Amino acid sequence: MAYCYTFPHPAVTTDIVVFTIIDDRLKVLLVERVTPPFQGHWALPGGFLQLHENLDGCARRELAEKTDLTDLYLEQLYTFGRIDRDPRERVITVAYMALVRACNAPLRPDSGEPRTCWFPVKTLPRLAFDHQEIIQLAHQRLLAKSRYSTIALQLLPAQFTLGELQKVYEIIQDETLDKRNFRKWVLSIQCLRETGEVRRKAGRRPAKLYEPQRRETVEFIR
Amino acid sequence: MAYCYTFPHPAVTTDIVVFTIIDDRLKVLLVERVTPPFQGHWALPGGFLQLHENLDGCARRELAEKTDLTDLYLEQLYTFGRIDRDPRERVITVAYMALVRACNAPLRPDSGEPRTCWFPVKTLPRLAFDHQEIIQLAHQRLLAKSRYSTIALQLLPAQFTLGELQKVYEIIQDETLDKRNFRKWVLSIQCLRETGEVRRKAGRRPAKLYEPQRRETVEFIR
DNA sequence: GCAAAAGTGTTATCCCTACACCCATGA
DNA sequence: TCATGGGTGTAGGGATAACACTTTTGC
Repeated sequence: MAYCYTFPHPAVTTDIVVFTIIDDRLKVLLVERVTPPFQGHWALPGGFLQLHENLDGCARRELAEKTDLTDLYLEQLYTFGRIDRDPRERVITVAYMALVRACNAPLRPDSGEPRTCWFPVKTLPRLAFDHQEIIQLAHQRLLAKSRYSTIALQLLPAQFTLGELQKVYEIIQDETLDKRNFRKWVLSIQCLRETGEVRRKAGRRPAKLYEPQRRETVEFIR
Repeated sequence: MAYCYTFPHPAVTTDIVVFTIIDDRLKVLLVERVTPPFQGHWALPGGFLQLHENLDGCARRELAEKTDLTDLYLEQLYTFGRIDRDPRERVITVAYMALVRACNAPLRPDSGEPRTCWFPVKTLPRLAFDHQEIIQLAHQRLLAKSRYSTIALQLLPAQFTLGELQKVYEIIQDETLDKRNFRKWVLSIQCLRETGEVRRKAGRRPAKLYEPQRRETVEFIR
């Protein structure tokens, strides 16, 4: 009990909702809890803030440690602080949303502890703490931002076809989109550039490859 | 030093950006600091989280204690946690935005300590901590939400004229609006109801009074 | 030649914007 | 009667939504 204060302090954690698209479905990364509370339940990756790191630094460190994910888009989501959300002590968690390109989403070898797994957003297991609520909010935010920002590009590799991009939007928004209107819209917002290359696939007409104008930034549109 | 932990804990505070409209200007409530650090500087109202209260409960308690404001609209804004944002110790602050109707915005009597004052958003004094940055973000959020929600109604009393409502939008958005287009828009979004009453003013045609359909809730539109 | 996705335009509708005059009142 | 804000409609332009066929390829 080496850390003492003149008034009570809560613990602070970050938890991260990492989305990716695998098998044409939106998935969330979960980690199996190996210690109480909620031992054996699935939970969001995350952990306690260290006093020498910033909040987003904590989120990135926890992801690197627990899931080996290092290069992803991260944004703060909301801070959850219900009094009884953790039975051990008062814990405030700053929740983040992250997006990772499917190709960069390898999972830790099965032997590794703790176990990690991608779950479809639509069929989540029973979750630890209030993590169900956090994921729901992140899902809403992703849906909303896909309509007025270039956030969806963070789910695709450096180069992609318009068909692949449309598929990402259809998965996020859970509805089919008109091909001609989608292409008109996405090309009109000045966020893409033709690479000059094509992707060839057996039995199909080759598709032009595109890349983001500014890969690292998520921009608001309209 | 009665509160001890096995690993270091940051302190957690809430800070609240309270907006109101006075003299046709958007104003923010500030409190003068009477103790170090930043003694004598102006700061946002706020303070340390107690372990038996929720985050928004903390915000409401601090407002009631420091400013006597009790009935207002409150929403979480963002969580700020830069390592060196407070020289005393590591402090994470969960920032809130609040809106109060001008008629409900009395100030604590001058004799009271600490001093509080409404400052125009456009001419803020030098602020303590990172409160300048917090206010800037809150201001952006208010502007954005005025365009796609009914948040602006929280700045008006129970009944108001369309002219008064338009004025609120013009102050928030810092631009003049077309009267006919504004009225068409605001009546089309189904958030207002005629009260049947009018407001009479000397030398003017009486204006119909309106009230929100659902006073307590902020709704998304479009 | 066939399956499978790539690629491409036009039309109708809705929404937003711009814009100017009369009305009701109290002094 | 005058000053002051209250109240009202229309027309044009731009964005959105609906909709179907041809192209290119590998097998």
